[in-house]
Amino acid sequence: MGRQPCCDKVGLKKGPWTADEDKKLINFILTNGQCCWRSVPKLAGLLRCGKSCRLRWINYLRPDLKRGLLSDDEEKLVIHLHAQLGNRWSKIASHMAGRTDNEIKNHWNTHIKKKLKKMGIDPTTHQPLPSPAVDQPPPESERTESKSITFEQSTISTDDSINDDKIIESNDVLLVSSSDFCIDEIPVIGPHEILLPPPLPDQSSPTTSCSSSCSSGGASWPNAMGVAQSFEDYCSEIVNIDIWEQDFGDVFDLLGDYESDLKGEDAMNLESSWEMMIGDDQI
DNA sequence: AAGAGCTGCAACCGCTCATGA
DNA sequence: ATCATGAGCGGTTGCAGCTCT
Repeated sequence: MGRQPCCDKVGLKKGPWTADEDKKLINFILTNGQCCWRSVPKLAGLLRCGKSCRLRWINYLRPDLKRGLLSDDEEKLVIHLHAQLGNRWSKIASHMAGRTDNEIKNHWNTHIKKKLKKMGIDPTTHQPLPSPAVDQPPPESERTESKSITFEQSTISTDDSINDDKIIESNDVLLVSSSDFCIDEIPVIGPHEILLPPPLPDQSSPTTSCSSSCSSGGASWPNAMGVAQSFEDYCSEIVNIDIWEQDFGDVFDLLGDYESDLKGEDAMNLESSWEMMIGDDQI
């Protein structure tokens, strides 16, 4: 006997959810909690399959969801996590409170992929794309051996012998480079220098808030040395991450702190989210 | 102004995997 | 061992809104 389909498709509604359907689902889950999705549509009075209800709840109706585009900080975090986890969107989403795997996947496919490709970075491997993908390589006369830092060359030891002067040199290269990102100019960084998301919005650091960075237009992110850098520069550093996989325990510990902060922030917004969604009288 | 083409996002589909009865 | 179920995933579709010509 084969597996029973998740729902009887005859007579079930498909396509966009209406406000009335949303309200029914919200009210049901508020009253009963999340349980046995298969029975949810029947009990909630919805002509939807359980899977559709679950997706609608997880991807859209959950009160702890953030709305709107991913902030620059979140985008950075997605790239960080994708470099380590690959296309495991749910794992990535689990590190980003208020965001869903579907949302992150969509954002990755529509925004981040393009950005990385434009910068000559393979979004799948986070490695430089083969040279033909890089637009208009500079003339031979303009290339210098010393400037080129390949990934093979970047495979350096992870001890503390990384010379700060060298990093400054690399940063200098970046500073003098044009706005067109060149993978040959990636600075070498150590695991202790891997960038973490800037502090979340809080009372003590208002300038790092999402809204401020988003509204400012050209957001800049501090590198390991606290120097403001562009998105391109930032990405040029993170593509080196997998070189030091063994050192990522500390990084993920810190990412965990980041997640905790997000949760705290979201908790504050929880009630207002519900109010907006279903009205004060139903809370 | 209008139609075509493009873009981004919500939603769906079909599949695998994990888990518990 | 088998089956039902939910979770998760990659791929895809449909549509509204935007941009281009």
